[in-house]
Amino acid sequence: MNRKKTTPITIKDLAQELNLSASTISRALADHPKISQATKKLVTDKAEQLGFRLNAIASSFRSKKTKSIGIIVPRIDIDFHSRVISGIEDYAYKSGYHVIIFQSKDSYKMEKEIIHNLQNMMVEGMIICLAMETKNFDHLKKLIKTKLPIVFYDRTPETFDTNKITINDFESAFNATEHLIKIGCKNIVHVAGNQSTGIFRARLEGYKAALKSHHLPVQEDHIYVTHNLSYQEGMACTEKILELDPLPDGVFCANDYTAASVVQVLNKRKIKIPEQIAVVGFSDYPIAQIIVPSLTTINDRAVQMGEAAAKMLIQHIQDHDFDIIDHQVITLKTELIVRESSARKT
Amino acid sequence: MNRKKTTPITIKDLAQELNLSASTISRALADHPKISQATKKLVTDKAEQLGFRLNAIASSFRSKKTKSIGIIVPRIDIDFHSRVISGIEDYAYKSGYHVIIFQSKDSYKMEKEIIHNLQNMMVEGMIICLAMETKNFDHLKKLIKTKLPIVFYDRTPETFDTNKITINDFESAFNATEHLIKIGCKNIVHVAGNQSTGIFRARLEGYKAALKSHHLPVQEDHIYVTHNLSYQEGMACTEKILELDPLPDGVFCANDYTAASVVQVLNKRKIKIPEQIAVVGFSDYPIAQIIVPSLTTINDRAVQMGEAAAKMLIQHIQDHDFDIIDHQVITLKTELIVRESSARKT
DNA sequence: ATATTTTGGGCAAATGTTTGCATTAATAAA
DNA sequence: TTTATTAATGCAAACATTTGCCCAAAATAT
Repeated sequence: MNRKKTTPITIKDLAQELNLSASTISRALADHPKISQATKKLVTDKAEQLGFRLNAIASSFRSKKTKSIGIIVPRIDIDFHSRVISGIEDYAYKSGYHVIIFQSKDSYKMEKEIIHNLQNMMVEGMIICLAMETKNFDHLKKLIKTKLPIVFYDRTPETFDTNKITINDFESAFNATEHLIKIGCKNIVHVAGNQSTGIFRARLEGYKAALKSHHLPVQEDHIYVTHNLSYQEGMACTEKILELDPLPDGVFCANDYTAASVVQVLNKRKIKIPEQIAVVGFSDYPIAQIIVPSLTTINDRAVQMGEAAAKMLIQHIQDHDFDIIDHQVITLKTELIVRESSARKT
Repeated sequence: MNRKKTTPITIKDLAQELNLSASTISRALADHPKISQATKKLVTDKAEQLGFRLNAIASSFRSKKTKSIGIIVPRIDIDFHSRVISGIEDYAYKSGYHVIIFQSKDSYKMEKEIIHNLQNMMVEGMIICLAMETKNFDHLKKLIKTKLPIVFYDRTPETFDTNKITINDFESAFNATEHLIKIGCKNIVHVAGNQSTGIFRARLEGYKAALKSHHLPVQEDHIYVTHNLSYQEGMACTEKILELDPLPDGVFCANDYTAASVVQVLNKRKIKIPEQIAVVGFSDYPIAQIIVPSLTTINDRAVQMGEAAAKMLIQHIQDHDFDIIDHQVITLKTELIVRESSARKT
């Protein structure tokens, strides 16, 4: 009949019960080598029996280790980011870390605020995908100066070098475009993303480079720059594309939403894909497999990117061999997935 | 030239600098009414100047408030869940809480383990969507007995009452089916989800009830139960459906992936949608708008569900008027979104 | 038998903040 | 002027755990 209120039991209670010191309990629980197996068992059994829970806050407070990492993404409910987060959480969990997630909503102000809060929370590191609005990187530089391990992915700071995981957007776009050329396209247009973002600039450059390397002309009126690569924007673009004379014979889109919209509009106009116009997207979203014809696209390795980011971060947190590393860049291989929308013509 | 190492400055440092006591600093920072505006400004300015950060861990340790809530979802990279999480994070952030997210991967073992960890972490509440594997609810009952506020969503415990946010799956399915009936379908099949999960049973029941209420026969061979409502399973189902004689004139699917697969297979077979067979899905995934014909479906209010869950949870955490509430159930209105796949026949 | 090492634990400090209560200063009432 | 009141701040304890250092006993070596 424990009548002594319902206050949670602490390490001291255990100590008292077992006639041991608090330090021994602490060490036993932490599987410290200096504690005998016998006492360890005694302790864990008693802990179990009494329903003891180690107060993680007190523990963090004393040890200065929170075992938590902060994640900042523009939004969680975007396929790409939710997959990256999934990869991060997976790896982090296996390594004994948990993730605290925030959405910047692409707002610079939010981003700064969140970073500030995360520092107060004493996360041991952060994984960040920059807000679209972020053009000034001072807050990030300051953050990095604090020596807190940070890893960026996808949208990364452009004015200085830092830890990051990206895919080779240039090369991926190059490959995608070259693929179109190899199946016989000679007049390829590109639906591009917001040019204030590095990765979309890189994709555009990759497109151009592929054309040049195959001695095809780069025509400015074949480049359609969108604001956010939405499905709706893609539709509008396609309408404009269809006014071209002659019609292009290939379209490379900077993401799968716009590519899907191109496919749909062409279908509606009874333009044969890929015979008349071949289409290639980017990111391998679920729709890519579902639309008809299915979409050739680039596997952007979202989950792996998350895992790689978590791995890099946790290495920097734990392994002091990494202390002398100024910054580390990992570029993931992408993969061209050829589907019906660019199945070899003829 | 601060040479005294790089140890973070504390409230005491501030106190010393300003010739005040630590308690005053603490109160000033917390905007306590008993502190004069003048000193508050003094303190915040100095804090700013010195780059002071309030140690949130120490604060939590002392105050017993972590301002954190735990979220357990089967997986983050599923449209529905990522949208729910987005809604939760949004509301939580506005209320001064942050979210710690875990994926159970639909594993019962993981779910238990995560709950255990979250309790140690002293989150102030949890929002949970049960793992598919979870059939035994003892760990949840025990959890709830601790008085920690918990809110479930989507997949919720079935053997006892508790706080939860759901949509009315039965009614939604009823409406979807009735919609098909109203546009003239008389021979409707249902692609159902895993019947070990309550929401999918409810959708099946809603389907049946709609048929009955319109004096249409409920035929067991018109019900196709899948394991996880994947796109692939949907394809297989559709093949079987097409062996029916006579062909059905309507299909109601328990999610949009299977509905999309139905649409695609029918397209391939040159079966006109909706003229020959009308199709209705569930959840309003992005594909629903993109496939051709676009998909009639049910808006499942994922984001709102997240917001509602967060709101309910935070109320239970903060407002002691809620202490006398044994449990609270909120059922969200859904919405039938009529698109081309069930545009009135004829 | 003594000296030395190993093994298993205990002591007590330290961590940064919050908070109930006490105290002082300032103002108002008598 | 004295007293009561209010406003603003200080004191010190408490929070649960970890960890460097110390110590006793047991085991091993000499």
